Amino acid sequence: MELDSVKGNEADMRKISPWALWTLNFQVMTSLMADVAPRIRALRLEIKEFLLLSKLDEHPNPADLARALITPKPSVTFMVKRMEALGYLRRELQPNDLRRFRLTLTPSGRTAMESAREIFDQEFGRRLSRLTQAQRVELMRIFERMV
Amino acid sequence: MELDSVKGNEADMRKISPWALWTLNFQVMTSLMADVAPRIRALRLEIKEFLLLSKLDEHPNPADLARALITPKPSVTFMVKRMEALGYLRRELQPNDLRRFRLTLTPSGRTAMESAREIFDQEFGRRLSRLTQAQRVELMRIFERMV
DNA sequence: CTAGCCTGGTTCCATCTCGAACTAGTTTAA
DNA sequence: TTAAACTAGTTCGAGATGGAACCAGGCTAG
Repeated sequence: MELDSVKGNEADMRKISPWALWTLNFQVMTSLMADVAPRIRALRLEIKEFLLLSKLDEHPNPADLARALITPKPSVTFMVKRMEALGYLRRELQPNDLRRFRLTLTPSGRTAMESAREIFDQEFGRRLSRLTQAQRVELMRIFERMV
Repeated sequence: MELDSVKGNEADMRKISPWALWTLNFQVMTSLMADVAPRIRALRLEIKEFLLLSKLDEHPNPADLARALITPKPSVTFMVKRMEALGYLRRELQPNDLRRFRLTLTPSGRTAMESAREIFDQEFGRRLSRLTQAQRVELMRIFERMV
């Protein structure tokens, strides 16, 4: 009985429509982006550019970044150019493969990137705070399984 | 014991970083979009345009749509123009307020919109199928709380 | 009324985006 | 070797994007 009430309380047997779920998620993401964008822009970054910086350690050359971000190569070229002009990253030929550039964050690039990350942390954190800790943990599990 | 193993298994006390969660979610969304986009394009729609059509019943004039989609007004103007040219929607002046246009889906517009929705349903459904039913229900609850 | 303000929608244009085609360097196979 | 195939990164240009300024039409207060 006790047991039943614990494990049986998933009485919510409504059929979940993927489309409905996707829509909700999309809405959450877009409104978050809208809130966050101006603050990121104050760091002289577009959201995409920030994401690029945040993946730079892990994916240090453009082609690699393009794949990781699912973004066309020309767009990456363009963003890298801007980031370099801003002094947020450095570009050096990779001696063992002269087609490649190895990109590295400059200190100011790293600072900007970390501030931007903090903004996301805050703003998404605000929304997550409406959930229970158990729900947050579950959400993490769910996303890990879906990636 | 049984009971414990049921309700006590939230031993996962790791601290959840909003940024980590956001990143995962973003990745899920982007890769989904990338998978879905070509199939949507085959219906002569961009994803944004499809979203516009899908909100048309609920938000029948451009300014309203711009707010609902968190999209600049000129972009809406532009999309509406394309959708009208494709014969997916009709635009008529609203007699009681001559500034406004009332937009309505044409039958072919509705068909296209519904096919697109089905594509999302399938593709997101494929990912959701990796979850348990309980997780899907929980996910819905979570998003509802976060919107 | 009518002046001032607000809202819906459009136009303009500087800027960004990204597919296609290219150059250059590397790897593979013969 | 060397030709063919492949990969990294760039350039080009048609097309999309979106902020600013605009022109209605509608609402409000005096």
